[in-house]
Amino acid sequence: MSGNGNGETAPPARRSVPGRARMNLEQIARLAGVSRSTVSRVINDDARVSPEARSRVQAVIDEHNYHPNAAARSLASRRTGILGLMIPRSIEWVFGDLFFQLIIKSITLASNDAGQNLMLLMESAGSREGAERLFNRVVGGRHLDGVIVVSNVIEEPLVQLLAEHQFPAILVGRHPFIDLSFVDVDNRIAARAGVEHLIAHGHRRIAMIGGATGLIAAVDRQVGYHQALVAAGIPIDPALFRSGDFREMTAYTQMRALLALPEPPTAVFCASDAMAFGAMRAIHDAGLAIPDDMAVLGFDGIEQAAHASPPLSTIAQPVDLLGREAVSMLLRRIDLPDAPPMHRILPTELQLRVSCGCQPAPAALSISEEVTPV
Amino acid sequence: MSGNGNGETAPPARRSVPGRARMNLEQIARLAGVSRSTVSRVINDDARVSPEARSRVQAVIDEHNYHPNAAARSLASRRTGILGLMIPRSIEWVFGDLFFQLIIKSITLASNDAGQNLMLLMESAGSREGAERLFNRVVGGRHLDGVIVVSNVIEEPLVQLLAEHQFPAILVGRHPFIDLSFVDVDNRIAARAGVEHLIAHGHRRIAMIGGATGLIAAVDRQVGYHQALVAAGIPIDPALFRSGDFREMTAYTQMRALLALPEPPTAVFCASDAMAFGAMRAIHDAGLAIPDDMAVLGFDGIEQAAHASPPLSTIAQPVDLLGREAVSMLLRRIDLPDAPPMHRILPTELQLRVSCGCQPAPAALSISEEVTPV
DNA sequence: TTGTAGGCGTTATCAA
DNA sequence: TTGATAACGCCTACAA
Repeated sequence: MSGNGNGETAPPARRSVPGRARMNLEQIARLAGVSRSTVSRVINDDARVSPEARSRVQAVIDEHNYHPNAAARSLASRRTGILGLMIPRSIEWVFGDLFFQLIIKSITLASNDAGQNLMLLMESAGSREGAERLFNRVVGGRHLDGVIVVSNVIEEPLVQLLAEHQFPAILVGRHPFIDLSFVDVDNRIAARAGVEHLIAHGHRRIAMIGGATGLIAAVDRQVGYHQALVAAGIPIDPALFRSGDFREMTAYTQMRALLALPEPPTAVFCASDAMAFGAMRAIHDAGLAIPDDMAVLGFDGIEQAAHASPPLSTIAQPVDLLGREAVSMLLRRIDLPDAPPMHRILPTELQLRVSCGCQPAPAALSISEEVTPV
Repeated sequence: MSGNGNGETAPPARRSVPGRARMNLEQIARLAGVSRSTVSRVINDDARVSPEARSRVQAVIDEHNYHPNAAARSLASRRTGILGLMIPRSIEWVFGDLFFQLIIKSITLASNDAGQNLMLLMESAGSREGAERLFNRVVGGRHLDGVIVVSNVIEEPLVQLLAEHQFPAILVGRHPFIDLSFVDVDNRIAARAGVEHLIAHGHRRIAMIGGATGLIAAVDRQVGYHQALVAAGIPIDPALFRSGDFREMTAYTQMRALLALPEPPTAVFCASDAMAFGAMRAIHDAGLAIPDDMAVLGFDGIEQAAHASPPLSTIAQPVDLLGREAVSMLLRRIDLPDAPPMHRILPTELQLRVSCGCQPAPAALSISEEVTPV
């Protein structure tokens, strides 16, 4: 310990600050020959500072690698600069879903860009009491300014609390009955457009491997699939729908089952790209060709889709935009806490590549237009 | 200004607090007929409070659902009560690993229990500059008290910064050359013991499906596998080692390759349970029986292993303990910042079930004993 | 055991 | 454009 060894015997157990000593506004102000207020203005990009003063202050700040103390700031400004990222407990076994990771990453990115920090909110017990404890500590203690809920599951007690207390919150993915703001894509319309594309390729026996039951997005995609078939006058064969859980391996198994059908499908729509990969493997293993023997369409538009063999056609979600929107909507809501809930639907994109039967991908079709109801 | 609405015309755009009004120490103190200090003591479980005063104060606190303001607390106490949870960016494609989720969950749980909050640290660019920006903002701004790094990858710039600045940090999983504290299991010894168990069952041709290259744990497990073979005088056949990435699907493919070998193995050791599941499917699909035609041993000890068919024998990691230890080690380090780095190795457990050839699991063998070197 | 008073590092309000 | 000067809500010697 001790640290900067010089004379003296033992510096009275003072925390040996690593790099430079920790400074505060006062000291920076003194060194720059201005008042604390001016330094504060520089830090907060306030316009009312003369160029000279600003540069002088900035120089001192840089030189000493000064960073304002977060606690003091939020105490005075009543803003923590921290957003909560809520991951429902029950989501864990859907974790294998690559899209989930992407959305979390994009939210992280967007927060970083907005200069906000993210606090992970995961309730331990899934119980109402546990949720309340966490909620009280974190929200009651004014630890954060708002919350983003990822992949909301019905019945999540924390979401209920957010709504009840009208605490600033944004859901990524719509919720059937809780009145909170959300960003989402129109899963139903997107799925329908995708299946219609398969129909346009001449397919009549189109199978679907669905997403995890209980997730709203999964239900919506299934509905879109049905609607497309019905609209095209194609009779619905229940044997052609197999439910999955967004994981690759499950889809592999389900695809094998589909292939073993007396009258197998000629095309399959998977509720996620990860599942599409599993299905493709099963098709390959069965010695069949994609798309000639079996067309495949995915959902999500993760990067790997483009590099699959053959390249996977898919319905792309605007992941980055979803994350960015979630953050900016939340920030807006924090500033205007009394505004009514906002719902924002972002457009998906049908990325046509080889697996659906389109040759080396010509263009990309935009499906659902951007709408802002409510 | 104004504030507590009385006469006046329209309360000047004052934020409509949802439930009850927000209170502070002062008000609680007044209501309880004591001083702020006493209330503070009650909040912080200070012994120097008379039972009467305590209960009186507590009653007022409960009645008004009072929660101390985090910012004010940390400003005064110089503790934020926030721990950073660092997830290396490059980890994303290992995300499919169920164990990763478990460890994150256990850390979350442990923090909750310790009354600490978790801030998610994920650097966007993977660049040194990006890392420094994040580091400066978060650590420089005194946003958190310490950091836990999950599944550390070599080359992660943030880890380097933590070490350079001697900021309180704990790695979950050892790091080859960075001098920071860590908790881990002894992957080498555990793997070796597992493979030795397979050998004890009479197997000589034992295959391994390894973990993601680049992860230290994966390398260690492979080394353990080799050592067991060598020690038993079994010649090493390179064809029997296939590298995986901790994901189920990959293991499925690799297992098929192993089965297609001119001289297939009679047992397979998988570097993760998720991969063991994939291997088991491949074995089943090939019409073979487990463990009669092929014995299988996993690693991790996730819950699903016990419910697989047949129940999967596996080397269990003490996930919950790992998380709890990480948190408590970090808390200790925060209190004693000048103590030297600590390394803690937790014991694994060989859970013997059906898949390795043991009948309905008799007992459990503890492998590596708890050691505390350095 | 209790209370008093000063301080933690910023922001924000007013004057100047 | 600048600078005093209050807050902000809590912790912590120190005194009683």
